[in-house]
Amino acid sequence: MFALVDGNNFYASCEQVFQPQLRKTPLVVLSNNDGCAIARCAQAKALGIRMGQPAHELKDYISRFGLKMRSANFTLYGDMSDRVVSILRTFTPRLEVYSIDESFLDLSGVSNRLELAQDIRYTVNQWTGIPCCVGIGPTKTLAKLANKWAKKHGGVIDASDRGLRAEIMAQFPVEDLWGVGRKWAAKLEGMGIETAQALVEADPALILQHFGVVMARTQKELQGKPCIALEEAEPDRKQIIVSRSFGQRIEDPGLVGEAAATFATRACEKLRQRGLVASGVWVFAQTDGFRLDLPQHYPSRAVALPQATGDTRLVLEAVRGLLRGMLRKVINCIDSK
DNA sequence: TCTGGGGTCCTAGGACCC
DNA sequence: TCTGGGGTCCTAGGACCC
Repeated sequence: MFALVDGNNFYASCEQVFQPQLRKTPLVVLSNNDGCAIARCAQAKALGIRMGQPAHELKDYISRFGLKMRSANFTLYGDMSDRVVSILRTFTPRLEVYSIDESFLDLSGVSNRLELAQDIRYTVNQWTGIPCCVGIGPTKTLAKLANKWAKKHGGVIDASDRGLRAEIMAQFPVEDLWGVGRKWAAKLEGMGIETAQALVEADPALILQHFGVVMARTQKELQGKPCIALEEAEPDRKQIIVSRSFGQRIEDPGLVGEAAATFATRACEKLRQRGLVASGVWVFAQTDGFRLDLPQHYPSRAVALPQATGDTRLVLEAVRGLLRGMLRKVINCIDSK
């Protein structure tokens, strides 16, 4: 049995904890470069502000609705996340930190689950100021479903109760399921499968054939058969990426090189922090995909290092080598147009 | 008409997650 | 003028090997 504890509007809630004047107004947290909204408080959501909506489209909301915008402070959110997790650990040591604002708890053997969930919710909020919701289910996918439902239905849902679960699943859109994104939701709906309940009842062979093993697993999990285990230890990263969009259009390849060197340096820091070494280096660049009127380029190059390393100098050397071939090609391509 | 049959590795692309 | 930054896994196809 699993519980999923999820901080509500996590980044926005973190800002509100430290800036009480933000608690009564619509608030969005912006991405790097202040480009777009990556978190919205409840009031901002109620205004119809979308996840990922460009900041420049929100200017109007400032004067019309008193919208506040804040640049993201990921260090702060990381610290708050650690505090929440340490509180959760006082309830059970069997815990998986799934993301910065979500943890799965193993509730096997717990009989008074609903009571425990209420207690967790109350304690996290009292000690950190972060509001959260708790969903309970016999599989991780069902705990996710319960958690999503809890957000609009009282903050805590125990979907291990079969009656309640059936009631929720009959109304639960497939597009809101964990493991079903936009593309697959559209395809499922095209096949007449619109709710979690409909997916549970669909022919497993058909699901496997049209969507593959991942969706087949989701279907089983929805049936209450666990396929995804709790991962208490965080696995080592297989790749570490540092990338940024440029705030404005740039034409000087030298700037791309400088940026790549900065990102590679940062990536090596992250690598060493985790006690890892890199066996290869990958560099990519992209032209502005929003400029539909211009030709697009997505050059990338990868190279295996002769010996795995965390040494910034060696990685930088590799990056420079990759960039030489990569950018020359793009520049020639642009020049020939 | 019929073209061997596997295995492994690599890459690219597509789907998903937060 | 202005549109994020990370990650994972799966699949298909080609190269290469025996």
